Amino acid sequence: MSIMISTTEENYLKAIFKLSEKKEGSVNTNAIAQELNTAAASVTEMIKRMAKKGLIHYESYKGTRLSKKGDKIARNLIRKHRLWECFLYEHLEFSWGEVHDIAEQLEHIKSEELVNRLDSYLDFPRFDPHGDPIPDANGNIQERKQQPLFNLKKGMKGVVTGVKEHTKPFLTYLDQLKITLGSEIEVIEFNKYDDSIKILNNKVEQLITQKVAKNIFIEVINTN
Amino acid sequence: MSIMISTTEENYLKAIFKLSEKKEGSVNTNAIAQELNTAAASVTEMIKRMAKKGLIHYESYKGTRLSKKGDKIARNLIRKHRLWECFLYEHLEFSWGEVHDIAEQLEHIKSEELVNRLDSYLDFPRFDPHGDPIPDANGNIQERKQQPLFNLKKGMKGVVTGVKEHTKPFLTYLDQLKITLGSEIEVIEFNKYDDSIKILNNKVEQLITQKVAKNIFIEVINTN
DNA sequence: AAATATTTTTAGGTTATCCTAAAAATATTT
DNA sequence: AAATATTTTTAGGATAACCTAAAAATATTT
Ligand SMILES: [Mn+2]
Ligand SMILES: [Mn+2]
Ligand SMILES: [Mn+2]
Ligand SMILES: [Mn+2]
Repeated sequence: MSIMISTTEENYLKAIFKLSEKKEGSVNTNAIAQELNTAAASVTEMIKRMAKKGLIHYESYKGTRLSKKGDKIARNLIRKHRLWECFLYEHLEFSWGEVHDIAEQLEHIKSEELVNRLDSYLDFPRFDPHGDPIPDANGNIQERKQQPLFNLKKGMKGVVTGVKEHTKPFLTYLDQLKITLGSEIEVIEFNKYDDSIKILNNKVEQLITQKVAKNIFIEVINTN
Repeated sequence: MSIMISTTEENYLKAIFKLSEKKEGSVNTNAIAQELNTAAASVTEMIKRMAKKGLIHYESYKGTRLSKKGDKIARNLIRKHRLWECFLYEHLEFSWGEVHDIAEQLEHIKSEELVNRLDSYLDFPRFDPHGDPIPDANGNIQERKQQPLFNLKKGMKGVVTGVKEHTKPFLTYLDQLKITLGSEIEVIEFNKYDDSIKILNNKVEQLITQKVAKNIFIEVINTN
């Protein structure tokens, strides 16, 4: 059989992929350690072994990059993760705050056939319950032209297309605010005193904090 | 959190449960080793650790029994396994020969909520695609009054309710023979010469070998 | 450029799980 | 009951992942 990849290795690949998205070039050992909640020494050891296996490129003191092979696996993991999130959300009626932790386990199930049938069963969704794009079977990820709500100017309008933070407390809080994917938001006013923002959420006036505004992604509607 | 149980430990629990079903009393170290394809020495070591954790009862040279706790976990694993098989079979259109290996992975996903929602989503199925009963949330398993086709006498009739062997080759072969759960079988004749059996499968005459007849479970229809 | 701080690696250990070979206990034959 | 066979355990190792503390390399300040 093809080289076996452990769940741990898969988590390293995902972490490196995620960190590579943010910063060009190679990924620091410490960054991986932080992302995975492990000691830096453990990361050094692990990435050496993974480099030997051809999953990553690694040079002492210089950092780590995914190899072609590692990149492909990482994208497939993200694909599986997000497809499972769709399944949990749409068919098992979990909330968007609950799906991530379970998908974190499900993404490691190994069966090419399973992912593709799941994809087809879900009718080839393009975005997961958090608005994140689902890589296709070739690993292509379609990027969106969204930006944090916080970046809008007074008077601008848009639709909620995603969230930056994926934690349960944040998502539950958005539920309380009735802010969901698809919500139509208009920025009424930035309050200089406490940095809060007055918005219109589906025609209803609301106040949100800066912290929240930075974690909501908006696709701006051209208002000509 | 409650004591963490590894996938390996879960597989030991399932193996011990399965072996306990066949033979009363305690389970031999060698039997577990065979069931799990590991060396007997590894089993000895593992079960000592599991006994310390309260998952099993173990006495040197005497054998192993599941504890209350271990038994509960084993039943829940079987419940999960069979529910996932239903999902794969009914919703993702896998064949009954394909579902087992994937369910073998899925059964280790940890989320009480997930199993119960899956159960409800599948509309509380009582049997899996192989005709095996699905334990309820309390671990109760409903037994069936079925017997191997091989045990029927000439002229007896029944319905296929299960299979003893779960391998892909066997199940694919049954597909070829058009023998499925629910097939109506009548025994026409036992051929003494080669031990083959002539049957009527949904009104069609067929010949099956002893090996096949021993691996098909039938619920006999009273023909008064 | 030297001194200081930060990052990364190395050294030395641990735990879970597995293995083979040898020893000990138990079961079966004679 | 002795001899033989089988089963189970112990002894001694291996590997994958982790960890802490110390050493080495690299980056940032002075
Ligand atoms: Mn997620
Ligand atoms: Mn997501
Ligand atoms: Mn199965
Ligand atoms: Mn089954």
